[in-house]
Amino acid sequence: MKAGRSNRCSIRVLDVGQGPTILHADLDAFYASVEQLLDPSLRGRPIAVGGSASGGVVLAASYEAKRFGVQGAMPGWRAKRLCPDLVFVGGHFGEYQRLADRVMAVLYDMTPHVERISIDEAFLDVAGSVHLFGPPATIGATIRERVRSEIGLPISVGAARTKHLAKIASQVAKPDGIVVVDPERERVFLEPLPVGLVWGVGPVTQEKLRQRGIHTIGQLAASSDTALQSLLGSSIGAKVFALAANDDERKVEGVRRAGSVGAQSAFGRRDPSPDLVRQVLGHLADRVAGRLRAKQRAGRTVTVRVRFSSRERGMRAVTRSRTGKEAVSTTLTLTEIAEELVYAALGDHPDEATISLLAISVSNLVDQPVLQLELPVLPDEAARPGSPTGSARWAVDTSMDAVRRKFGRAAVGYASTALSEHATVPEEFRELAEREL
DNA sequence: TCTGGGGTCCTAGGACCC
DNA sequence: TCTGGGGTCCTAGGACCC
Repeated sequence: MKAGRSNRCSIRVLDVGQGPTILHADLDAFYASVEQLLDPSLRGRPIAVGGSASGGVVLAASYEAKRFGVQGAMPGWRAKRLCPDLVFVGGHFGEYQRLADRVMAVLYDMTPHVERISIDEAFLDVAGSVHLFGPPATIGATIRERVRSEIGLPISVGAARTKHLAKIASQVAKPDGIVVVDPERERVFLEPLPVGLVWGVGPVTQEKLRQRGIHTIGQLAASSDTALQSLLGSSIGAKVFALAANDDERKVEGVRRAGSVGAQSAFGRRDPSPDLVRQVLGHLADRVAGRLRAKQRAGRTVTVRVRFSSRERGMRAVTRSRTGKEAVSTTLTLTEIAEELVYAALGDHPDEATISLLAISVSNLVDQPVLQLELPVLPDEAARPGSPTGSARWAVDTSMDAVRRKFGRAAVGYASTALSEHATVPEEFRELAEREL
C-alpha cells in the first residue's frame, strides 16, 4: 500500500485505490436460512427448499444438507438418496424478497455505492466510507453483526482491491465468515485456491482443466499453453491474467437494466400437440409481453427454446430466433412468432417424439412509449383474415393490463390449465427471479 | 426415482457493406 | 491466373451464474 510518506505532512494518506475497499456481501444458503429462521425446529437440520423425495428439483439446501452433497437444481429423489434425513420444505418466497431487501438496506447504510447482483448478494465500494465507519474489515464486520442481530441471518463478506477478488474472498469466507485480502498478499491468497472459484469456470471447464492436470488458480495463471487460452475463451482467460497482473475491473455500478426478458415452462415429457404448443406459448407470451408493456419496452428479437426429451437420447435443447424490423410487445403477435419458430424447430428434428420444455425470450430491447404502439397497422396484419389488426391487438392488451393492475394477475387472461397440471414452481418464485427492465 | 426459472456472456460462421 | 480487410449484424449453440 502506498501510504503517504510526505515529510511535510504527518497525516497518513490512505490511497484508497490500492486498498481492499471493494466488498462482496453474500447471504449464506439464503432460502434455507430463511426457512430455519422462520421455523426454529428446522435449525441445525438438513433441509431442502423445493422439490420432494419423489419429484421436482431442490431450489436451495441448508449447510447441514450441503455436507451430504445436496445442491440446488438437484432432483429431489437424488437429494433424498444422498441425505436420508433430508427435510423438504415449501418456500416462503414473499419472505425472501422482504428479508433480502432489509439486508440491502443495511448495506446502503454503509455506502450509496451498492451494486446488487442478485436477490442475496451485492458489491459495495466503501472507499468513501472509511473515514466514517473505519477500515473495510471493520465495515465488513459491522455488516455481518447487524444482519445477524437485526434480521437473524448469516452473511459472509469478502473484501479486496477488485470485485472479482472480493467475490472469491466471500466464497472462501463461507459459511458465516469474513475474509479480507491484503493487496500485498493477493497472489499468496489465490494460488492454492481451486480453479472453480474463478467466476465463469464451471463444471465443464473444470473437468477440461483437470484433464490437463490443472487444479489451482496458481497453476492456471502460470500456464502459458495457448490451447488452454482458447479453451477458456478470451473473457475468462483475461480474467485469470487480470488476477495475476493486478488489472481487474473494480468499478461498482448501480442497478443495471436487463437486456432480455423471457419465460419458460417445463411440463414433463409430452407429445408436442398443437394444443399443448399453443397453450404453453400463449401463457409464456402473455407473461413476457405483459412485463415488457408494464415497463414500456419492446424487443426486436424473439427467441424460442425447445427441449426434446426421450428415454434413449436424454435431453437436448435447440433454439430458433428471428430479428424483425419492428419491436414487439403485443401478446398475440409474440405468440404467433413464437409458434412459427417452435414449429420450425420441431420440423428440423422429426426424429424427436416428445418435448419437455418451451421457452420464449425477447431481446434487442428498445424503449417504446405507449402512444407509439397505437400507430401503424402493419400491412400483413391487416390483411390476415379473422385476426385482430395491430391496433386492435394493442387495445386488447391494454385493457387486459388495466384489469390486472386493478384486480391482480389472475383476474383475466390465459387459462393455464395445461400448465397448472404440471406446475413445478409457484408464481412467486418466478417473480423473485425477475430482473428490473 | 428422471432433472426449475430467470438471466448473461462467448464463440463461430455467414451475410453484407464499404 | 485465383480472389483484401475491417466492421456490423444475425443465428445457433453452449457454458455459466443465482
